[in-house]
Amino acid sequence: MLLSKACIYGMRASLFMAAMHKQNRQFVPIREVSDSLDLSFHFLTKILQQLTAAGLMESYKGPKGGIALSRPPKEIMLIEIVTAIDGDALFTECVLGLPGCGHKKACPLHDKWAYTREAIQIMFNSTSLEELASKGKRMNLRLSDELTMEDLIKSV
Amino acid sequence: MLLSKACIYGMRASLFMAAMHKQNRQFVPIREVSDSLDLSFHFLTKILQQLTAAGLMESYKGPKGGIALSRPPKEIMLIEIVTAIDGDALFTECVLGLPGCGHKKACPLHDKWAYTREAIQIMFNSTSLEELASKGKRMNLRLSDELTMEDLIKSV
DNA sequence: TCTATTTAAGACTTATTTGTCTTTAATATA
DNA sequence: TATATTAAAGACAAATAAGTCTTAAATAGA
Repeated sequence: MLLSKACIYGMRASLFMAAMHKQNRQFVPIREVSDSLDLSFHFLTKILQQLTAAGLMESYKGPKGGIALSRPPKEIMLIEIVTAIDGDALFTECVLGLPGCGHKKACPLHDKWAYTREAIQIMFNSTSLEELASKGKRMNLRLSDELTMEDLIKSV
Repeated sequence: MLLSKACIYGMRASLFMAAMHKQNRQFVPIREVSDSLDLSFHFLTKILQQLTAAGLMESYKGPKGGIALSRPPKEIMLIEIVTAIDGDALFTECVLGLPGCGHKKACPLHDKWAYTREAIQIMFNSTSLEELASKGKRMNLRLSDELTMEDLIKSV
């Protein structure tokens, strides 16, 4: 699996927040996010804490509280979410798991993998939350098993 | 992590066997492989059973027994080892983990991911054990934390 | 036939990831 | 000030991955 479940859920939640942007709301309660995306509330809470710790989200306690993206969705790249939760091992480590594998001390697959993992990195590095949120709205794409982004925004 | 530990160890063992090819030996004992690569013998045994079940290796019990590649290294592609151990989820599943994500019922990242995962698939699909084994010997590359392919072949 | 060597099979343990639940702290509003 | 609502923190449980150990079955060679 490329990304951990925690990372996948964090990405979905971030995309949900990006889609909710411009809805004239400061903070969205985590419960609303977890219900909308059909994720465990407590598990999602822990994941979102990682994103707030990384400075990608802000949280506020109490009534009218919740979470919010700390920057406009256009300025948040997917790779920030990936590294905040899964770290950068995917983009730095040897595909055969050998410690210190690199140009000088390589495994036989190093060159090909270095090229491929850069393609993965570029995918996450060049894609913003805004890009996916607007594409998702425009093309009516999914963010959960059943519901599209428009469905989700309407339902809250 | 792209590949499971089991898959990584299975790949290293397969590359070791490819490097040992043409050494005038039918079967190489698993103990020799695990000692050479500094892997757990019992764990590696279970992994190799998956490769023999998949028809990639053959095994023989008793004295002079061990394992052997069932085809010449030139005819075994890395993807066969990956799919035998980790399955094909990496090449078929949604990066956001949504069931049934595809062209018709897509997530916002589907198009980019479909392209990137194909690059990963091509990497494994177009690389044979022979290619890596000969490259490893030629360039003195590593197959364990400390030892290169030549080291390993000489030491047995 | 007996013994040593080797893989096969599977029970078992440990570590990590995933998920649940309870309590605490902050805060808006009545 | 009292209450309801919300995130934070952390204990706990379940599921999965990773790794260990023992016994059984096959086989070569003495």
